[in-house]
Amino acid sequence: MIDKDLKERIKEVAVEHFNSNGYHGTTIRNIAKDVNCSLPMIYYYYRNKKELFDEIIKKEFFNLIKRQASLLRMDNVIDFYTKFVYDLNFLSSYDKQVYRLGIKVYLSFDGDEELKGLMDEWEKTILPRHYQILKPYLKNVENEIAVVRTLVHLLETMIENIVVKNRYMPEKEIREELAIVLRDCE
Amino acid sequence: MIDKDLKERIKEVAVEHFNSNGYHGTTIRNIAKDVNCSLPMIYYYYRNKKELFDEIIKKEFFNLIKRQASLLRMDNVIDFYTKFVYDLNFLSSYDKQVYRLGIKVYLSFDGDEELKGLMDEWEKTILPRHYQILKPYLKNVENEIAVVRTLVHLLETMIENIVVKNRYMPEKEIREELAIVLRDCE
DNA sequence: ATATAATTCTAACGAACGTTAGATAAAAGG
DNA sequence: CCTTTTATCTAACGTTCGTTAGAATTATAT
Repeated sequence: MIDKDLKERIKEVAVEHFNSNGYHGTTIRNIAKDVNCSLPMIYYYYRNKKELFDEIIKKEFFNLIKRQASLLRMDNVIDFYTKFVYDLNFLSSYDKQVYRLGIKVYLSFDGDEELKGLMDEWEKTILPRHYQILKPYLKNVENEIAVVRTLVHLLETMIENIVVKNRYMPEKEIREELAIVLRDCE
Repeated sequence: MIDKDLKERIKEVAVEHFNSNGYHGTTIRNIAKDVNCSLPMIYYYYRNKKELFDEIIKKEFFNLIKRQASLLRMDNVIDFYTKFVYDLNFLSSYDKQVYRLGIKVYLSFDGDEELKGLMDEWEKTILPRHYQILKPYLKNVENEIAVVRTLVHLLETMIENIVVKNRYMPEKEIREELAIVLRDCE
């Protein structure tokens, strides 16, 4: 068999389907067809449809954003955030789709209450984390918290642009927008 | 009959269901149950499920955002945008859900290619419109276009916060964030 | 009052869904 | 080589879905 691990391939195809058609619009039969395996094979590796969806969010998505968050290093704070956003353009198609699916759940457009709860937990950590990052650079800034909040909001839209709408954002545009919000930093 | 127009009530319930469960997760039977009418009545007023969904986006959503866009008057540009966003907090539950559903389609999380096309058309008008609004106030601003783009991005996140995540945003927070982006205006 | 049109219903059709039973084939272990 | 485990399949079950046929009821108009 030249195939990658079948379980892995099922998950990859499932990501595509959940992304394009949502949880309810995705059928196990269609996944099986695209994976080129029989329908019960999916039940061989995953207890049911919900477990398949949950594994994508719980493992793949949260791994991805933790991986992304760990990339945060900096000297110049604008350089740093620019690179952070710009690099999203070059995520693998799989990672982008996992990210997109996660945002869909984050916005309560899919998934169940349990997954939404996990998202809310994660969300609570966002602002403090960026505040920690920015703190040393916010000396001559008036309303620190507002700047951090605005930055986070701006990041959210840019991430959505690249990952959800699947648009390429040039580095110049990213830098320009970040510079407007962070102009008094450092 | 004390009821509101049945056709209207069907649409209202449909908005709730499409919002909570997505297009594929919504069933005509459940809508009928909540409307308290028999299942074929829905087919009496709407050709099929898709036409019902389409009418919500094409009529309700686009009417709503045109109504919102027409509210744009101004003296102080920050006051003006602050009010624009802040008032979203007080949209009726129905309007909020229509708005939310529209954003879901806008992000390609639901709906078909045709509806997405309409969204893309609308999206193209957003930047020029705000540029027109801001132009008189952008005299002493360096990179005009970048400011307008950043503003539009920030508006997008705040709208999403209020309408999609259904969070209340206090006027103070809205004003603070807008002031950071628009601080050199006028 | 009666005929016509507008609403509403019960009942069902065929298709597609999630899921499982149970058989078969392939691989691994002794 | 035989046994046991792992991987895969065909076929089906019961449910629910979108949709429609066709009858019953109500309102409107003549």
